[in-house]
Amino acid sequence: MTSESKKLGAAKAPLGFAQHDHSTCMSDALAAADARCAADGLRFTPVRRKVLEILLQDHRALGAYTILDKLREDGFGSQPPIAYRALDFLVANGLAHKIERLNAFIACAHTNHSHTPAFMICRLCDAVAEALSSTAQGALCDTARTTGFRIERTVIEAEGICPSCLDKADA
Amino acid sequence: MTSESKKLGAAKAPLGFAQHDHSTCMSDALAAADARCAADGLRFTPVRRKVLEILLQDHRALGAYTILDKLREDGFGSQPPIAYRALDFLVANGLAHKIERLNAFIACAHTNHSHTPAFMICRLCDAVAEALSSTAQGALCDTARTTGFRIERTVIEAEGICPSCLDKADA
DNA sequence: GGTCTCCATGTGATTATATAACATTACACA
DNA sequence: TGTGTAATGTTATATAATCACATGGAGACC
Repeated sequence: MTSESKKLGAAKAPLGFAQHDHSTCMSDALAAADARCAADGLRFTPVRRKVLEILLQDHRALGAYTILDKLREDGFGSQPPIAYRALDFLVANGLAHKIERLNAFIACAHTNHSHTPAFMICRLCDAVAEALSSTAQGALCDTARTTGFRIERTVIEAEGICPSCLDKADA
Repeated sequence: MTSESKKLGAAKAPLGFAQHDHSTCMSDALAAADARCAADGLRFTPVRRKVLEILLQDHRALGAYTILDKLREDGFGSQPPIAYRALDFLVANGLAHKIERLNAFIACAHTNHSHTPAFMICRLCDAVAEALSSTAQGALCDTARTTGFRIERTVIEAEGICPSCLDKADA
């Protein structure tokens, strides 16, 4: 069961690979989401908000079924569509992202900035950092232009070892 | 059932988004794979070869279970591990790639060149083109360097509309 | 030639991820 | 207050991937 290992990390809460003030980061992100939804006429319903909270809590990629477990604990519905629909909403509106490589979801670290997200995934501790990288798609963009392909969405994910796991390995 | 739509495309065989001489492309790729395995002391067994042939036939991303169906037709085992093990081998040795966005697999279009593959996926016709793009990871590389993240593998996939589907849309 | 070992394959079962289909409820707004 | 639309609840099912263990086959070594 992979959800066990993922739950362990909740206490430390690395945002990306750095420690930070978690409570403000969480409330800031929720406030930003509130503002964003209000501005765009989107309905930030209880389930959707709860799912975003869950993602922000952990600051790591969570599988839909892990999220579903937490929803159940909090008295929400416990069938897959509940979680998937909320996740679809969050992803569609840029409040969360899907990490294709992990079949998992993570709260957006840069709400507001419209961006093409890129991720660095640590294969040892499962931490995921989101990079702001509108330029990372540069070369692909060129190929697409010469080919005549119209890009609508990009997935950019790097897998490797994060700084803190590298440190541990050295020690 | 998505496998139906995928099977339809076999006759036209677009490599990337362009038509081409399919029989030579296929035999060339198999020869390259033979050479590659011989050189590296890898065992290019019948199932592995068959799976590569299946992928080359279609020139599009195929799900593991679609591949499994074709293996069954050709008298190979029909349990999931058969397909997954062969696919693992091909992917591990650069003879095929996994398209994370589609949970599907495709034959490598550039065997020999060691490369960081990048893909363009048409969401209308499911065609997939592989771009040679060692540079596409440039910006991410920079972020990784300053962060101290060691990249081991990257996933770069663009989803959109291919040239020929764009043409159809115009007409 | 034996036989040991490693790697590959066969097989059944299970786990993990995601969606279909349809009923019901809540909300926005005329 | 009715009415249309979006969101949620619920059951069932589709799709993707892995586990665990048995079997077979090719090469290394004696």
